[in-house]
Amino acid sequence: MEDALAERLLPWYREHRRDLSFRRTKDPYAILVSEVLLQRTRVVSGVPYFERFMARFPTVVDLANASEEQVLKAWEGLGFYGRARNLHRAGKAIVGDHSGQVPRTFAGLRELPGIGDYTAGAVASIAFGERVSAIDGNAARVLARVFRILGDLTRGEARKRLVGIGESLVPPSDPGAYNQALMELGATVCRPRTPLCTTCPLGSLCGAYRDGNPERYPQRFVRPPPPVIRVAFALVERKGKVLLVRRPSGGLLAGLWALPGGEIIGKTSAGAAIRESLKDLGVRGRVLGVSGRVDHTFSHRRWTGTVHRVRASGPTRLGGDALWAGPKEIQRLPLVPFHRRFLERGRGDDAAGTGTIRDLDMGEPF
DNA sequence: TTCCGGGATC
DNA sequence: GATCCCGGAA
Repeated sequence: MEDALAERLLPWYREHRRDLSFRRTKDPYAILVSEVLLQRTRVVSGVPYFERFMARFPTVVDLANASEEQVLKAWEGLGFYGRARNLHRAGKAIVGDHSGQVPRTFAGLRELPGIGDYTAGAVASIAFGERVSAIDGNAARVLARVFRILGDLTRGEARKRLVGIGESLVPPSDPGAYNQALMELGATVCRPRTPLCTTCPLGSLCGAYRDGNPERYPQRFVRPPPPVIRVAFALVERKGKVLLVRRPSGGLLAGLWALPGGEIIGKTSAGAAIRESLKDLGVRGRVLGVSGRVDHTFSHRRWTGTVHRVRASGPTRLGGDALWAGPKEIQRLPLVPFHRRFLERGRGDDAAGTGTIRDLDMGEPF
C-alpha cells in the first residue's frame, strides 16, 4: 500500500492538476505566501489575492519593509486577518534572523509565526523537497476514506491515526508533488459530497469505496449555530468625509478600519449605543436615521443590526485610532469589508427596505 | 436563508 | 477549549 498510493497519485496529478499561478513558482517566499494565504481558504478564492500580494510585495524584503497597514490592505476581504499580521511578522523574522532566506526545513519553518504543522510541511516539501507530510482538510478526507478512519480528525485518537498514516505514505522522491496530489485529489475528485469515485485513480485501494460508503468519511460533527449579537454602526459625515476608527490589534477584524460602533450590550437601543461610542470619540452630532443593515456571520458569532446616518456638528479632535476619511483614504485604508459598501455608496439617503427603527430619542443632539 | 468547509494561536 | 472569516453550495 505504501508505494501504491504515490504510484497512482503522481501520474494522475501530472495529468489533472489545475494550472494555478502559485504552482508555477519555485520561489520559496512565494510558496510560503501562497500556503499562508490558502489556510482555511479555497484555492479559487485565494488565487487573485496571491497574485495581487506578490505584485505588491515581490520579495520578502518588500514584505518586511511594508507597514502592517499595507499588508492588511492586501488581505482585505480574505478573512482571518491574524494571518496577515503573522505573515508580516514571519517576513520580518526571515529578513532579520535568517538573512532573508526562507528556512529550508520543517523544524525551521515551524518556528515562524503563523506557521503550523500543515504550512511547515507544505513549504518544506514543495519548496525544498523535504520528506514530510502536509495534511490539509482535503488530504485528510482522502486518507480518512482510503483507510476508513472514523472519529474527529482534528483531535485525539483519530488525529493520531491520520497523521501517522499520512507521514508513513510520503515518498522520498518529490514529496512536494505527492502532497499536492493528495490535496488536489481531495479538492477535485474526493469531494466532501458526491465524490467522483468512478474517475478516482485510487479505485479499489480505497476502503470506503470498496465498502460503497465514501460519504461516511470523514465523520461530521454538529456545529451549533453561532450566537446572534446585536450591533449598531454609525455613518458619521462631516464636510464630505466619513468617520473611521481602527479596530484593536487583537480580536475580531483586528487592525481594520471600521465605522464607529459595534456590539450592543443588553437592552441598550441602537441609537443610545451609537451616541455612547461617538461621545467616547469626542464627536458631537445627531442620529438622523437608518441607512442600512448588517448581517454577517463569523466563525463563532453572528452580527445583526443597523447602520445609522449621523450628522456631526462642531469641531472634533480625534486620536490616532480615528480619522475623517475622504475618498482617497477610503481607497487606501484596509476596511472592514462589509462596511466598505456603505462608504462607497457615498452619502446614501436612508435606504428603503431597511424598515423604520422606532427609536424615540433618535433625533436628539448629543 | 442556512450550511459547510478550510489551519493556527494561545 | 476558545478565537479567528468568507464565499459557494444547498
